[in-house]
Amino acid sequence: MARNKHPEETVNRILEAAFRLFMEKGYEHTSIQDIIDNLGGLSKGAIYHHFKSKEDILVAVTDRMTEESNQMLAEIRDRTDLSGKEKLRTIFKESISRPVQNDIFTVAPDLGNNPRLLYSIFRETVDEAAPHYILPIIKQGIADGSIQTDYPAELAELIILVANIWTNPMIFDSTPEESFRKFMIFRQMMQGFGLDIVDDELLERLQELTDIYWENK
Amino acid sequence: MARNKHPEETVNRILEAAFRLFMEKGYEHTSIQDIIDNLGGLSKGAIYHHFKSKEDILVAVTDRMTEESNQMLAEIRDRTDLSGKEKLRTIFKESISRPVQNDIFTVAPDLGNNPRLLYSIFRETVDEAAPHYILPIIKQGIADGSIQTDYPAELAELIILVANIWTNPMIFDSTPEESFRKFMIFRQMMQGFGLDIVDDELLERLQELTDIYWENK
DNA sequence: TAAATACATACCGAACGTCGGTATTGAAAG
DNA sequence: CTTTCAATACCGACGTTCGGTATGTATTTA
Repeated sequence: MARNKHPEETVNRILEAAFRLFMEKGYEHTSIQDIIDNLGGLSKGAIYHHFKSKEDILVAVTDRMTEESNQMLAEIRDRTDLSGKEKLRTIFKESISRPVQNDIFTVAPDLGNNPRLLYSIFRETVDEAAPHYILPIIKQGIADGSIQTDYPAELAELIILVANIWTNPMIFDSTPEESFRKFMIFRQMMQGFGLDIVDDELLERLQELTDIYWENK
Repeated sequence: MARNKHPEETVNRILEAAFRLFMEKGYEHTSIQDIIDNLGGLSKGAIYHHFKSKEDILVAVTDRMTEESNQMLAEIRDRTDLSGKEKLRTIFKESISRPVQNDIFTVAPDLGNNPRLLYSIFRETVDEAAPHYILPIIKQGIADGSIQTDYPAELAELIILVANIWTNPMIFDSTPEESFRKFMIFRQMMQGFGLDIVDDELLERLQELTDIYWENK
């Protein structure tokens, strides 16, 4: 394989192949050789030139996965026309209305049997999403009076974990019916925190996504 | 090593060594050879005589970890003198009042950096604890009127996940202060579901355990 | 005494990561 | 514009680790 003038293209090729394989076969059952075979023409040396370890590739893959999501979160977080509570509502709406979601859901990965990838998403959620995106919004909500809690950081973490992980059919392998019930419990939980932000429209879209996922399994 | 007349003792020795190493070094960074070296005198053949794979050892280790906990859950579940809600209250009280808890907490394992073990605990919680122990109690609570929900299975899963995993300082590596706030959020969540079962006494004991854990880190 | 069981040991193959080497690029120097 | 040279992209064989197996041996049990 000839040398590429734009190495980031090579990096992208590696990440795309790795992403697909990690999803299909799981991180632990994907070998470096598998990745090499699946991107046609590159060598092991090339991969280890761009990444220092297999684990490093996993981190990069999950970063890529959450990148656009985090972009959206940042935009909403930095808006000035919404209260904290409204921002939360907007986030849940936005996060499921993006067409990208359809793509990921049609890949239909079995994250429930993919411990390492799941763990990576989990860490990303706890270490990045919760403190950097949700927490500032909760704090704003406390300041503007739209959210009441004495423990903003912990509330932020719990909400995003339940929303992103627990209700995620790709992780828990829930049927559409089970997913629907989870959404209902999630809504009830949010209401318990005084956050009445899950409406029927949101529920419908959630069901759509779950159905898409289920059809592609 | 001479052959043991009571093979279950050998199995126990293997599991104890494996448990300790999995906790200290993590599952992935513990080799079979490490286990052999740490139980003095046994060979690889012995291990693979009693366990069919390394993964199999992990499963056995987590089973052992949750065994006595599940025993307690079963006893409370099968009592006839308590309402569903009272059973839940009793479970939370019992699960933290056992001296065994102190032991585990003094091991001070870093489960937050132990993807495979964490995943194994996670699966055990979702596949065993929630449906077989918590769910029947919730259902009883619905029948006797002490618990109200339309989605018992999902409520059971959420409660036990939040209680066992999220508030667990061994997993999330929370400081005593962070843990306290998590307990408060957990209490609030339970109240939101009409389950006012976390009282001050429980909170105090939880703090004790967290402090013990923190001192031994 | 024969079968089953508890262990030992030598060995296999897969997979991660390394390392010496090659080819290409871009930029500075002449 | 050409030459030089260092940085970079990439190659692929090899070392090592590690999970797992095959086979052998001693002991228990029926």
